[in-house]
Amino acid sequence: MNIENFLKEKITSAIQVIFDFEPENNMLQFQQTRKEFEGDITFVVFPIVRYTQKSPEDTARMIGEYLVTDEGIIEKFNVVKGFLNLTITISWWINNLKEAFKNERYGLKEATEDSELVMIEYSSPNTNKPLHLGHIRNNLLGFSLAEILKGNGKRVVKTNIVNDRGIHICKSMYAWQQWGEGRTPESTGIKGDHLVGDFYVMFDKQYKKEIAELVAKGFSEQEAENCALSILAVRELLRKWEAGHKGTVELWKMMNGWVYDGFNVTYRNLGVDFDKIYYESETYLSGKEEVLRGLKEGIFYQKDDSSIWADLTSEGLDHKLLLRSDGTSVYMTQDIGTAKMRFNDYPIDKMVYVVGNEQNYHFQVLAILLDMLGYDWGRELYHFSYGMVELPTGKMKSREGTVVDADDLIAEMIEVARKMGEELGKLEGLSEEEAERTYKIIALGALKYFILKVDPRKNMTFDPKESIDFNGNTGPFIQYTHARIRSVLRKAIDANINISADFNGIKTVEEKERELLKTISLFPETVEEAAMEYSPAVLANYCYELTKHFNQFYHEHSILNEPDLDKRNFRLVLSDVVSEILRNGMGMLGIELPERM
RNA sequence: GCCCUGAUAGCUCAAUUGGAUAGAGCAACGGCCUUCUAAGCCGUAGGUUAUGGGUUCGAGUCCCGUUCAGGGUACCA
Repeated sequence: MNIENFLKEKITSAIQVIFDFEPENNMLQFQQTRKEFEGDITFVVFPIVRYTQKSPEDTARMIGEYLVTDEGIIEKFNVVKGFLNLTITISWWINNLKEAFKNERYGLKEATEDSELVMIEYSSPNTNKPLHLGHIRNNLLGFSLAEILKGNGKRVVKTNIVNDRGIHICKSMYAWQQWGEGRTPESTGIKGDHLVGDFYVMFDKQYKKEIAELVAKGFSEQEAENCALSILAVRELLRKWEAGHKGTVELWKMMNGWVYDGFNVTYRNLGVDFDKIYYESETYLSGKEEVLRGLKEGIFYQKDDSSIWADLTSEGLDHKLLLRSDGTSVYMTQDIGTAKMRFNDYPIDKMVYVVGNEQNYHFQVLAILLDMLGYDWGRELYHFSYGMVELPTGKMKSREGTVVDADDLIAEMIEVARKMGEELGKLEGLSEEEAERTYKIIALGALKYFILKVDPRKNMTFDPKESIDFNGNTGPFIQYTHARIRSVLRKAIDANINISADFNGIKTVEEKERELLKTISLFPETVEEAAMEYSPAVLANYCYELTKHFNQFYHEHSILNEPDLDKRNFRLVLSDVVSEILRNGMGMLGIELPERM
């Protein structure tokens, strides 16, 4: 039960009886009562005063008096200016706690066969270099979003579109042919994606060198970029690939295979996965077909150089290239093809693209183009646009070697977690294997929480040295609190204490307990809000609030040593519900909670 | 040039979408381990919400101007 909705009904009828008019839903505004005032929830009367013909104070007081006499929900009230502070009866809070206790999936909704089907595309890597910090944000957001939507009763298909073809992978292939000497991940012990990335860097160096030489000989920069020997060789490779040349295709397959093996390790470490993977090498032709169909039907037009374009001026945008003059496809072409294939493969109700905000324009155009091509779902595409991850020194630039590699970062985090854990002397009773597993959970918890707690739409700063902390508003803080709760519950079971929701004698609770009861009651709407806003951050910040409140409660009140059995039971149930919510909430963020730490 | 974002404590982030005296953590300083886990708790200090105007009972939030930063802008993805 949601207290807000419940009160909305009550207040609507109160207003009808007292002031003889029916308020619209958006006039009924609630907020948490601020700490300095007495009460649990506050009704803001300003929006309705113009209809009540009374002062804000009188309006609030009259509604308050009505609510108190009505039923046993509101215990008392007070009025400050236009704010009606309501104190909910303790029995309502206790009932809510009992409901949460008996329902393991409190606050979550179950999907049924006819629930909305949402496809979420995320990750979407290129196969020429390893994943970096920017990809980590993408992967964590995409995965978490999928889990949040599941928690809201949607059916979800997680998908990944791998950009496995094009000029970028040919650069690595060329470098490998030139200087690879047959090296493989096995022969070198280097993770496949990193090995291929190394060749990409090698190419780039060579290319730059050639350009510099040409410029020194008097060529313009642009000319140099286009006629350097290495780039010509790479273009030749791409042509051979598109023509299906056997050796080229085999090399391409082999090197991409290395990359996928590497990516899979990173994905596994991050704890993300996919239900369906698409490859651009398999979708780009379908995109070409669509563009050609559009041309035939007069939706698009062709220039003299035979390139194909869409005229978007009626939408207030420019003209958009869809096929190059040499007939090869561009990014947009591929996305059209991929979208079409997906809607053929699944009965998708909603398509979500988790892609950085630098591509806002791209997705605006994609939606319009699909609409022009006659797909009624085109306009419904949702671009979940997130901000970039910046370093204290500025943007990550691969050319300047300032990219933070995903694998390195994860390894480093685990190292720090282990060092800290050993210093604190935790986990001493555990086997080495278990301890190692726990350190990994903590390290990833820190990383994931750090990234997910910030508003996805905003750019964020990541300081690899200082930003990742294990104290304060962090993943480990929440994990730690959970571990403590579990420890108490274990001890209760060891002492043969049966945890049951049978504590009817409780008439009053301490302030911190009341605080916790309130926060617990907010979980269902937080889950809903996180899904509506597409924001894991909402959930993360809630988990922190709850954890903080629990710690304060835990510090002031003993649980197992409480002599009053009714009270002890109540506190055990309270603790159990908090740990359950944390597990469900953090679970939707992809963050594991260890039993001990 | 044009278009889109953003700017909140020294740093990293919040602020229930227009509500009460703008909140947390980090860093700094001062307390609390003989008591269910101190990765914790309590306290002190830190703010003209970039800036100037406007809208109204009420603005960090909405509108206009300015400054700064980031992104996009037709054959990169």
